[in-house]
Amino acid sequence: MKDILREIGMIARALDSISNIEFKEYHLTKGQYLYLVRICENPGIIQEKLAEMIKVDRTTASRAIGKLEINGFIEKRDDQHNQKIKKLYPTEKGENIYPFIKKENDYSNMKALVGFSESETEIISTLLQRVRKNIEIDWEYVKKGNKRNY
Amino acid sequence: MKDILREIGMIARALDSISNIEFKEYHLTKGQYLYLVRICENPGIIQEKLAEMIKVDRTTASRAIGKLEINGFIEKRDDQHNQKIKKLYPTEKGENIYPFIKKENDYSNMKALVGFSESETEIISTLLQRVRKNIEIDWEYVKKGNKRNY
DNA sequence: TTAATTTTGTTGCAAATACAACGATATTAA
DNA sequence: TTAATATCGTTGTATTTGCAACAAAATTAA
Repeated sequence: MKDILREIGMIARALDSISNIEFKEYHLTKGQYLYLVRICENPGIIQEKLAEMIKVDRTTASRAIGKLEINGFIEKRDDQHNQKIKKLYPTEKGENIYPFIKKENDYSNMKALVGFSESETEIISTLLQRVRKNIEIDWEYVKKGNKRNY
Repeated sequence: MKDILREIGMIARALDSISNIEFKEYHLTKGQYLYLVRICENPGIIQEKLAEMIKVDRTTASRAIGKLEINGFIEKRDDQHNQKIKKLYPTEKGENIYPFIKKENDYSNMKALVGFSESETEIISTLLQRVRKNIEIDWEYVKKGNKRNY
């Protein structure tokens, strides 16, 4: 069985490392860009869903989002019908940075796919989505305290 | 241009999260399994190369490896001809844990590839290697303090 | 050979990360 | 309706992570 985990790990760490270095210019500290782009693209999303989307611990998301709020990139709004949840929205400042994050991410994506044909790009994209759907099942399972049997 | 970065990030975080939870049983703290497997598979490797291989900061590798040594999983040996480098080797204890890490990683890999045909597995593996080679160029470039133009 | 540069490694910070544990609201079941 | 469970969010604590800055050996250039 071919090992794809290590390749994925290497690629992800390299990309994240690059982004973190490049976003310091915008005063975004480690990991914050992950949350900000998704809040911009999904205004009104709640923390819990955002953490699931990114695949990060709830408590990590809580603090990262708290810091984004403190620094004025996003704001939390109370919901009319549900006192428990807090909906997340980008501020003006957040919206203004979004294009830069997007541009950087697109550039990295383009560099990652250098030498790929149109159809190869399509293929890797589709296959990765399938991998992601496969693995998020186990992630949620293990995160909830269940034990995998291997 | 299809976005593959986010899928890769999600998959990588999910897998890493699962592994970190599962390896607590072996008293390996966050991230340590990454180093230990590679030292077992590449005995005599030096820190610098290991950090490059994993795609992690040199200083992070330094501390992770230091802790693996303290906890008796690996040992650092001086080189005959080069006083600067320290070659890394697994200890008996490290060797003994290796099969368990391998087994867990293989299981995750298998779960990630559920529903994949033999040829699809081959394809994603090959494409990911190409992505990794593409992106490690930028990683080393940015890590050295250079600025990408995008 | 001597000087400049690169390689390899460590430590001082500041910050992110995540498990445990807790609270509070919402939802579901009895 | 009331009780049990699930959802959503935060804080305490311990740990990892990584940029700066430094040191020392090795390599390359002058």
